Amino acid sequence: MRLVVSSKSLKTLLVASKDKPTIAKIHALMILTGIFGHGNSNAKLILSYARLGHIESARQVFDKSPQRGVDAWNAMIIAYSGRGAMFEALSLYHRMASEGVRPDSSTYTVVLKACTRSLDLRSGEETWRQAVDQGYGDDVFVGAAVLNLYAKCGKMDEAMRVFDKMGRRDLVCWTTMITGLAQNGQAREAVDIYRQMQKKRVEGDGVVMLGLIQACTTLGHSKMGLSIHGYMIRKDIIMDVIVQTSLVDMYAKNGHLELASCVFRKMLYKNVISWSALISGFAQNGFAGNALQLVVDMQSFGYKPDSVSLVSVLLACSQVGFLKLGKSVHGYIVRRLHFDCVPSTAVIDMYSKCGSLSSARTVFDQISFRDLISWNAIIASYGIHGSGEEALSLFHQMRETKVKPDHATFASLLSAFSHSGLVEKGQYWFSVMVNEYKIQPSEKHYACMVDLLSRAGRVEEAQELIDSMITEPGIAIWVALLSGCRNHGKFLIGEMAAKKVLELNPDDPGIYALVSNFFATARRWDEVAEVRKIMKKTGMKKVPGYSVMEVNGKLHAFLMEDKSHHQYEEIMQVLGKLDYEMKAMGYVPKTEFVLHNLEEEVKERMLCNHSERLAIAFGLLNTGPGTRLLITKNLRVCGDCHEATKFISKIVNREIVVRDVKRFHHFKDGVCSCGDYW
DNA sequence: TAGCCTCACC
Repeated sequence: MRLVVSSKSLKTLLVASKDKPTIAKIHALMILTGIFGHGNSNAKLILSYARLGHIESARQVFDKSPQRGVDAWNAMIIAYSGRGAMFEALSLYHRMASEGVRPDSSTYTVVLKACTRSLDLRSGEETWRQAVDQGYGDDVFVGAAVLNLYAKCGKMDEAMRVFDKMGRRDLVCWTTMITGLAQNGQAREAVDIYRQMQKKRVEGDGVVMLGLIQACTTLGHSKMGLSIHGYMIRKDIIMDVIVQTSLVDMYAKNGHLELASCVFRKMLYKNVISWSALISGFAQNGFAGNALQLVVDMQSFGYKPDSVSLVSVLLACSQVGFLKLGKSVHGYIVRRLHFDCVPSTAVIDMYSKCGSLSSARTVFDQISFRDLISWNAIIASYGIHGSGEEALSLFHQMRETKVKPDHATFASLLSAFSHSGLVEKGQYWFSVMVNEYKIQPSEKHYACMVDLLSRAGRVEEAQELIDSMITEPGIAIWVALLSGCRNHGKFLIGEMAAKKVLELNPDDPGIYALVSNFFATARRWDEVAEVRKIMKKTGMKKVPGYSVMEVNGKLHAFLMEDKSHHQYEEIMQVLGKLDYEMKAMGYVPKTEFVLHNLEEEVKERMLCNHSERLAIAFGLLNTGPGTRLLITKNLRVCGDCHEATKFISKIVNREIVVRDVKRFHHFKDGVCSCGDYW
C-alpha cells in the first residue's frame, strides 16, 4: 500500500502537534517523502520546534536545510527572539545579506520585534533605516513595529515623528500610538490621537479601547472610563479577558471598588491577572481585609496566587501591621516563586512598616539587583523609624551605584531628616536636589522642609520658603508651619497658618485639635469657638480612627470606644488601673485633644477609650511580660495617647511601638523615639 | 505574520 502524504496535511499536523516526538515524526516523514527542502516546510518545522522551546532542534533544521528561503531565516530569527536570544537573532539578520537572501517585510518586522524585546533602540533604529532604504517605509507591519519599538523604549516623540509621516496607517498603527502614549504617562495625548482616529472614520476595536481605558486609569477620569465601557457595550465590541481586566483595574484604581467588583463578577472567564487586578485595587485603596479575603477566595476557585497577587497581599500586610502573614508570604515567594525586584521591595516595605527594620535591612542586603524603588524603599524605612543618619548613609551608597535618585528618593530622605531633626542636612540636600539633580521640589518636599525649619523654631525661614513656592501650598505645609508656631510661640505667623488650614478644611480631627490648641495657647478664645463650630458642622463625618494589633497570628482591630470586643470589660479594667498609676506619676490628661463641647470628665473618658489605648490594653492582657507591642493606627496618634503611652511603657516595662499614618513611635522607659514632635 | 491586562518606593 502506498502512503500518500501531502505537504499541506503535514504542515497542518505540525501546527497541531504538542510534543517533540510528534514533531520529530513529522520531520522524519517530511524527509522520507521529499517534502522537506521544498517551499517553506523547513520554516514551519523551525517554528514548531521553537514553539515548544527546542531551539537546538530548530537550529539543526535550519542548518541542514538544503536551501533556505527568506521564510526559514525569518522563522529562525523569530525562534531566537522568542527565547530572548537577541544576539543570535540579530547576527542571523546580518548574515542574510552575505548569503544573498533579501529580507522581506516580515524580516524587518520580526527583527524590530526582537529589538523591542531587548529594548535595543540603536539596532532597532538601524533596522528601520534599512527597511526604509529597501522600500518598506510605507509597510504598515514594519511601521507598527517601529512605533512599538519607540513606545516600549519610552520615546514617544520619535514615535510621533514616524507616525506623522506615515503614508498609510492601519488600526494597529493607531492602537500602538494610543497604547504607547497611555503607558508612557501621556494619557491626554492618547485621547487626542483617538479623536484624530475618529475623525478619519477608523473604527476602534477592543484593543484601542484598552489603550483608552489605561489612559483613563492614569488620568483618574472614571467618568470617561464609564462612557468607554458603555460605548463598548452599545457597539458590541468584544471584551475579552484582557479588556475586562483593564476595566476592573481602571475602576479599582479610581476608587470605584463596587464597579470593579461588579465587572469582575460578571466576567465569564477569569485568570490570575484579573484576580490580581481586583486584589491590588482593594489593597491600594486601603481595604486590607477585603484584599486578604479575595486571596482566600481565589484559591477556593482554583487559582494559585502568583508573585503579583502576593505583592498586593504584602501591601495589605504593611497597612495593618500583619507581620506574621507578611513573613509567611515572604517565605512562600522565596521558596516557590521568583524573588526579584518587585516582590523583594514589597517585602522590605512590609517588614519596615510592620516594625521590623532589621529584617527589612537583611532582605535589602541580600538581594542581588536593586533598582531605584528598592533603594527608595530602604531609605524610606529608616526615615519612618526616625534614623535620619542611616537613611543618609544609604543614600550615599546609592549614589555610588548607577541608580539615579528621583523625587521619591529625596521625599524619603528629607522626611527622614525632618523625623530626626537634622536641619542643616535637610537644607543642604534640598539645595542639592534642586541644583545638582534639577528636581523641581514638590508639595511633599516643601512640607518636609517647612516641618524641619519650623520645629527648630525657624518659622520665618519656613515662611520665606513657602513664599518662594510657585504652586499653591497645600494643607501639609500649613500644618507643619502651624505646629512650629505653636511650639515656639510665634503667634503672628501662626495665625495666618491657622486661617489657611481652616480654609482648606482638612479631614483629620487631629489637625483641628492642633488649630484649636494654637488659638488656645495664644488665648484667642473666639477663634477656639470658631474651630469648634466648623468641627461640629463637618467633624462628625470624619474618618473614624482605628488601631490594629496582631496577637498570636490573628489581627485585632479597635475603633474608638469599641465595646464590641469580647474582652472589653477586662480591657477597661486594665486601662482604669493604668490611669490610676499614671496619674500618680504626674500624668495629666490633655483634654484639648477632644474637641467636643463636653464636660471635662467625659472628655477624659473619651481619651481613655481611644482606639490605640484599647489596643495597648488588649496587648498587655494577651502577651507575656516583656513582649514588645506593635500597634498600627490609620490616623496620626493622638497627643494625649502619645503622652499616656510614654507613661504606660514605663509602668509595664514594655517596648510599645505605634505606627501612625506618618511614622513610627518607639515608646520605651517613658520616652518616645520621635522626641515628642510629630 | 501584527497591536493588549495585574505588583514594589513617595
